[in-house]
Amino acid sequence: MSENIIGYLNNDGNIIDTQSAGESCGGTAIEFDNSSKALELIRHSTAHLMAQAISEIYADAKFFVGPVVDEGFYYDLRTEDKIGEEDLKKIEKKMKEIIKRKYKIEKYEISKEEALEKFAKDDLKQAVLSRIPDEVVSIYKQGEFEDLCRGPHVPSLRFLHNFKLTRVAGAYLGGDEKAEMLTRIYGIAFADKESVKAYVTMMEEAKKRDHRKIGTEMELFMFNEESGAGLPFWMPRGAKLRHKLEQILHKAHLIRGYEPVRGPEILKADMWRTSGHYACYGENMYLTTIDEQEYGIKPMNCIGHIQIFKQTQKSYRDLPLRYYEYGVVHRHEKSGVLHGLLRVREFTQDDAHIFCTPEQIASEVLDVVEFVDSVMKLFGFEYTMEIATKPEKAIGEDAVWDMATEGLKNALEGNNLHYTIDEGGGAFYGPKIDIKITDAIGRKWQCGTIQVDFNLPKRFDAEYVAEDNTRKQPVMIHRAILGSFERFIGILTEHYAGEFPMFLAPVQVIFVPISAVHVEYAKELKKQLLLEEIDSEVYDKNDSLNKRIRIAEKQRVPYVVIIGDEEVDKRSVAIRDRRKKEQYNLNEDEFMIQLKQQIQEGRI
RNA sequence: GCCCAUAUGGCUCAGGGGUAGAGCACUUCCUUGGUAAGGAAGAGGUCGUGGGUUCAAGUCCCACUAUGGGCUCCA
Repeated sequence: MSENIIGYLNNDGNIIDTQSAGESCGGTAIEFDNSSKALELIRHSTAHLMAQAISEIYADAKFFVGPVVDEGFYYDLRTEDKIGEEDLKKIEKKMKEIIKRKYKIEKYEISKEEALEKFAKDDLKQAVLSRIPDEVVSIYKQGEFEDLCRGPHVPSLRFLHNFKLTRVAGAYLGGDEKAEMLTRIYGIAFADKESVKAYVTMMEEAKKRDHRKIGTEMELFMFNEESGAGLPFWMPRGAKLRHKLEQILHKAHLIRGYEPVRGPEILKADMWRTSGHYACYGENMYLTTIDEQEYGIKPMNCIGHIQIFKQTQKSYRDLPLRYYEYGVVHRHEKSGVLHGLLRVREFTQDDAHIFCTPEQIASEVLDVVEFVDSVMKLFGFEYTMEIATKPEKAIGEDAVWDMATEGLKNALEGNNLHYTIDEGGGAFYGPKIDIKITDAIGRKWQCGTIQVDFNLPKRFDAEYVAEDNTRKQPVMIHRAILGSFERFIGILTEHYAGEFPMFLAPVQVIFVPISAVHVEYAKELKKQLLLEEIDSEVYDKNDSLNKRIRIAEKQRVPYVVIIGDEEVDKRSVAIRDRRKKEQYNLNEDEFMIQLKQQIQEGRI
């Protein structure tokens, strides 16, 4: 057996470790490197090593499960002592120490019965065993440390030198909110030291892009303890950025045949009872009383749009009818899940409801998918799609759900669009396609969503007059492209690291007059830009020229424009383009044309 | 909501039982400079809030609020 082989890959794509394979294994060898299969082995074994270290430090430690996940591994455990971030170093040190003992990792099998007896005093292992259907279970052993585990593992501890424990967190036993909270420790491991270093550097770089940090630095948005958690404030620069995004999208909607509408922020509670929100979504809603009547602050915009639909009589000729609104909604999110702009309690959705016939669903869904794609392309986002099916709390019959879910699948499959399934993740009134994009440190967030709904039109008796002069019920497609302005701008901020493209930048041009006599011309230019809806600032503070250029450059403004004698004389501008790292002069007209062109790039 | 951690001037952070410090930002003055920090002076904090321990609490303990990392849930 080669020194560098840590396992084998059989024909089914499963990893067989050297302990299980014996000497005569037909599979392909897995070498000790950073391939995904090798990492799976390394990380799984590192999780065990960590458990061994923890058990030596915390004698009472009991372990639940320790799997490999997308980014590294974790182990869930329980101790009397509290383990904090500080303790990770201590555990790492112990892990290094254990490696030096040069243990081999050995495997043996026992019956489930024997295992139940062996771990009789360990309730967490009992819990693990209760989830295993097999009659024979395997135990992995390194030195004194033994753990119930199906494997696979590397042959010995010497393959586990390069790791880092990354964080401590709480995790419910088995992911069940009602169950006990265990301590979870996350870590990462690679085949070589350089990769660990590269990983750490990457995480640090990603943290620099954190929208909360950049948002504070650039004065885009803020939160305020006295005002309440999860309630964002938009500062002038953030509001300018948001306004530009709103305008780009406004046009994009009109071009695609949407019509703007707007409903009230609060509606009588009975409305929410009719819709099913009160029963199915009530715990997320804020309620209030006005003149002894109960009202609900809207968590969604659909009810308002249905009322607008119903206000005038509709013909089949009116369909599909596409209403859109930048709808402000409030949802009670649990305090622990709030996260910068990415998870808040008040946010604005780019929401639309398409009223159509069942026959029109497929083409409408596709149009929306194309709309989503053009928005994501404009910003250069990679995204994934997920079809979410009927949740536990839901309204409507199964047959209707099946029909709607099939409709979504067909729309995507018919156009060769890849998707995954989120079982039970749908809205209470219908299945949906969720569009997910990834933040700076790899967390996935739901943004856009497309939901097919046969239920609400029925509950509210929405109808149209069909060709044969009968009354029929329209289907509703709920959809959002950005999802919410808050979340989308949060992700945009990380995506661009605050260096927004010209068509989005909160401040698009910053003028630096060389001395006081040049300020007037700069202000004149600023006014001209405003007429073209371009935001600029004149940086005329009493600082040295060098300092003002330095500060201006650090603002993440697309154009830094220097104005001196020469520029005033010739009515020109001296541009420092920080994207292209170039300096050049343009006359006033050329400058305006160039800026306008770049604004056009934001069209979709 | 649950587990763990954190909370010191506008921002970033140091200090660690004997009544507060730095850098940036801010104010005023000098400097009027052609491409990444010119100089000087000054103002600003009941150390998140409320209790407790102590002769004495930013510092130790408890609760609350907010924030961070996760779990669970969602745009």
